[in-house]
Amino acid sequence: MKLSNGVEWALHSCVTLSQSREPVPAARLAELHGTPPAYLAKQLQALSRAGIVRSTAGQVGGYSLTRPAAEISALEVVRAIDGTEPAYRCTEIRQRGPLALPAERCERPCAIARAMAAAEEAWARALGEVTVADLAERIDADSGGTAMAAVGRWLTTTR
Amino acid sequence: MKLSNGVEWALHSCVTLSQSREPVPAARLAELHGTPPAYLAKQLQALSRAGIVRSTAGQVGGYSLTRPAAEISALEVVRAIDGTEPAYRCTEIRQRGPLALPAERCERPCAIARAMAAAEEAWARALGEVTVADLAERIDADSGGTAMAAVGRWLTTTR
DNA sequence: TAGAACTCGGACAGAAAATATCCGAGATCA
DNA sequence: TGATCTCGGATATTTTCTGTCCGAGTTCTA
Ligand code: SF4
Ligand code: SF4
Repeated sequence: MKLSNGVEWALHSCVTLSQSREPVPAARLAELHGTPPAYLAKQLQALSRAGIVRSTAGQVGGYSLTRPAAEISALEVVRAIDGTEPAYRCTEIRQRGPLALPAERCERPCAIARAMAAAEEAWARALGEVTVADLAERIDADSGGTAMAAVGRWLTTTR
Repeated sequence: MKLSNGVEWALHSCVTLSQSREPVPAARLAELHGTPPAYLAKQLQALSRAGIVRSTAGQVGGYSLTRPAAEISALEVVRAIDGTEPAYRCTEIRQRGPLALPAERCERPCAIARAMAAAEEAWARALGEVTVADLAERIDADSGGTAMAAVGRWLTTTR
């Protein structure tokens, strides 16, 4: 089980965007995070498709959040980058081999698939209860209340 | 986030092995599940390395569980196949870029990594509470109490 | 006791996915 | 009107996963 690496950058980008009301270009976010600029742009495009960020073209364009950070859950961001399909995909191997069950008795997923789905649901629930605003607040608290202000300052000053 | 496909085969194999006290060769399990024999063998080797199954060489050899099925959790099987490293791996990008934090302030993982770890812990807990014996019992109940007996019969008769 | 047959085990290619990158379409401002 | 800056999807490269193969070791048989 491996989670795409771009998820981390997307979460950081959302936290950063919550500190600026004006659009921020992808290149600026890449410089701040020290990531490949073109690849980060790809992740932001995925966020745009999911309706989490809005893109503005032109000279003063860039990306900005479409909703208040308190209304964006971490689960939404992860799903936007990594996809919505579940990690455990049933191949229905119980319908193959010498003891294959008839398709009529395979209407509901079997016990193994149910247990896996329940575990993923617990994971999704834990992630859905955390918002981007929560993350920004906690990161700020960890740094003694200076980190988020510094980010906002850097975004506006270094044009 | 994608879970290795062999996890499904490994879980099925463990459930099947719980129905037979004598060792079962990998080729037999592959025939029963309709999977590539050589690749299933690879997964069983991983289970062997993790101490979940024991391998017996020779003419009547094969794989058998090392413990009662009630003492093997689904989490152990998943970890044996998919690895133990967490799905979300922190790259510590807060230590890069123009606003890099000094390493001394990065002793504990940041809020984003903590939230991700908590979600994965919820997933692991849900999976750790299910044993292979539970899975076998539920599959048997779904089929009206005939499936596990049929598997045990097939394993012994078709030699 | 020697032989044969069957088993597992790790080393070897092929395919799929993720990573990283590029240049064109479109919009904004001077 | 023109130039400049932005996003967007189409394009290579690398890594991971999937699938396969043959040799080492063990057990049973004659
Ligand atoms: S539904 Fe259950 S029995 Fe069927 S393939 Fe999936 S895990 Fe196996
Ligand atoms: S998620 Fe947190 S710990 Fe990981 S790189 Fe970002 S700031 Fe650092």
